[in-house]
Amino acid sequence: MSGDDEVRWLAPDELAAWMSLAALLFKLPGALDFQLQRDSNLTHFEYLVMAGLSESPDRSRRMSDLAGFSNGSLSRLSHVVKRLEKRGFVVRRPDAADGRITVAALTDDGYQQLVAAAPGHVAAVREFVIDALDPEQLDQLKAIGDRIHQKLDPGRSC
Amino acid sequence: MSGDDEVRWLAPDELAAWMSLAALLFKLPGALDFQLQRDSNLTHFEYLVMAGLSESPDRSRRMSDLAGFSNGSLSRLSHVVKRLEKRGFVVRRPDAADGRITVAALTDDGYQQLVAAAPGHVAAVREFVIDALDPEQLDQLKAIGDRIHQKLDPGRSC
DNA sequence: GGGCCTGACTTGAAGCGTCAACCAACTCGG
DNA sequence: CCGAGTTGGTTGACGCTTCAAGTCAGGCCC
Repeated sequence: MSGDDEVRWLAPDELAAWMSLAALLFKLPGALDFQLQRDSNLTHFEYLVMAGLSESPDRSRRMSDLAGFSNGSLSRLSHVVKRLEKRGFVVRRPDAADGRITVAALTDDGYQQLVAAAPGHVAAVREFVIDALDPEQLDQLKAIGDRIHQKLDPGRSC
Repeated sequence: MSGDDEVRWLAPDELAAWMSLAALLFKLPGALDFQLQRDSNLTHFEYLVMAGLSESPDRSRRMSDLAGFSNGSLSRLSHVVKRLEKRGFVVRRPDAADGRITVAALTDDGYQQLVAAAPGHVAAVREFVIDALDPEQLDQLKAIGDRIHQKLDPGRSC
């Protein structure tokens, strides 16, 4: 990994692009979290988890599946689901067929919460991202994101 | 804020672009942090702080200035600088002219640490972002980032 | 069909970030 | 000058994430 001491530093335009992305990485999550927290008392991650449940058959899904969907570790998910369960938004039960598996399910309360939170969240995404860009840039953004993903996660290229 | 109940949901291509960006927001910081932590035992934020100091005259800078540069709250910076000070990488002292101001300065040890960490970090940024994109996309990325910033932070539009 | 390994979570402790309160140093009107 | 208000920074408590260890159910091999 450290064979030669020749470092390819960033050229000015490379640096500018990187700084722009880096600042995004810092600020966007905060802005999105802030809106959800203020209006619906939910974390972005909690929202994602509940959204993941809501769009699954029976509004339920096994933990590791959900962890993959929400881009989080299983441990993190376990803590979060425990908190959501305490608030009455989800329930957990072992799978009938395989006792190792836990499936989490959205309660009616949780579904209500999600339905109430969704419009505000979508509006925030629109305001900060979608409506800030023209359609051409939207395409470019998707292409750029996909490229970076391939580098980050060469495993599941599909 | 909730005048009409008509929500403009995301169209499929909008959703795709957003999901692509969202996944980036989750994974890129982790990947970058992981590399720095593993190879240099530094957080991305700590790295940014030290980099900010290193490129300032006298390798020193006042706290609030540094906080702005590193996209973090003053409180966060205060905690981080205290930890860095405990490790011997920076020192703090009150400003001679205005006693309210604290200036942080990089020590020689801190500078060594930064110099040792920089190549690996730059290599990671290159691998995951810069080299994943072609020059055209790099320009597009900068333009997209700038647009979103304007929405996030309409205040300092220059 | 008992021991052993693997897989799917869960838990507890430790570290980091945020928020709200706090303190100290300047400024400025009177 | 002197006291109110402002600015710059620090601190402590609390919540969330991570990491390492633990639990418990299935599969497998003899």
